[in-house]
Amino acid sequence: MARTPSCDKISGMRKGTWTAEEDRKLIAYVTRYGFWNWRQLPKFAGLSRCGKSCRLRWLNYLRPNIRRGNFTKDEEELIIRMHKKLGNKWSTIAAELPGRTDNEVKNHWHTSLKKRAIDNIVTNEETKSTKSKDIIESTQGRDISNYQITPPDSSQISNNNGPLSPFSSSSEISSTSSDDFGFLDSFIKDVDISFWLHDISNTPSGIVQNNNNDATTNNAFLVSPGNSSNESFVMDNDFGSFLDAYNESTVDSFWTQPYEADMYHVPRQMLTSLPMESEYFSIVYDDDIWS
DNA sequence: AAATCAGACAACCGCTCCCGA
DNA sequence: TTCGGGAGCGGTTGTCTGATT
Repeated sequence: MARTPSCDKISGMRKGTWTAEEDRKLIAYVTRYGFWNWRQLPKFAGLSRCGKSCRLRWLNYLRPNIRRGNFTKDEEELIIRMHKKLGNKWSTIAAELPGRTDNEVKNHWHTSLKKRAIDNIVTNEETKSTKSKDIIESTQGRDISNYQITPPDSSQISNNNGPLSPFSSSSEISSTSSDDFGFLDSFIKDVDISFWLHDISNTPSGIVQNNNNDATTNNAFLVSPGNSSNESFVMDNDFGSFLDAYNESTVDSFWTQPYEADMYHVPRQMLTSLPMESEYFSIVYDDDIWS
């Protein structure tokens, strides 16, 4: 089977550390359209990266709900226990640790947990050697197969994590065919760097009659207060807790988690439960920003 | 202060799996 | 049933940073 060319074989593809500008473009695109096709995404997002690189950057670093910082003792113990049972099934192990990525778990294992686990095994072996006779005697004639641990099934894993984006799958977008994204082609053609740094602080807010049922326009941006930056995406942790407190029952777990940007792209129907204007935020519909 | 080393983490690469035509 | 292509996974490498000499 012919292989698709890897990133380094595609001319003009950037490699290495992501810049803040690249991150901003990826966030802007995925937040707006979801990840309908990683391979096509870089072209439409204005990125000189291969799709795999974009996917990895989003899943491991940019997507909402990522937990950063040190692993807790409980997390480390869980990793060690699960690794003992499952081996190098990093994605399965990571699924049991909300907010942690497989890459992060894998790295943490190799840098610090592996040695500890080996040390534990050595310690246990020493302990076992003194008790081996008792253990052998106590398990003789018993069926110990029931002690096998069954890995969690995929439904359990997805329920724990919640959706990754406003579009939980490409099927939620009006079409999965790249041919139907002609409107994007024409948009991307005209876009320049100023778009990604567009100042939305003075964008008129309010309700624009939505006569278009196309999923790509049936959304709106929530803009939190205090947007002192000239950039569209700056850090602000307050939004998640605000939504959480405001109307938890109508907002799924994705939106109740702090998402580190102060401009949020949300399903339009979600706004029906929120005030259209308040001291807390303003609403800017796609029609305002993208017209 | 400079050089070296080690640990941590980000990113790449190649393979396999899975789905749709 | 076969084949092509995209997504996902795990191993590996590269890079950065702080500690040590």
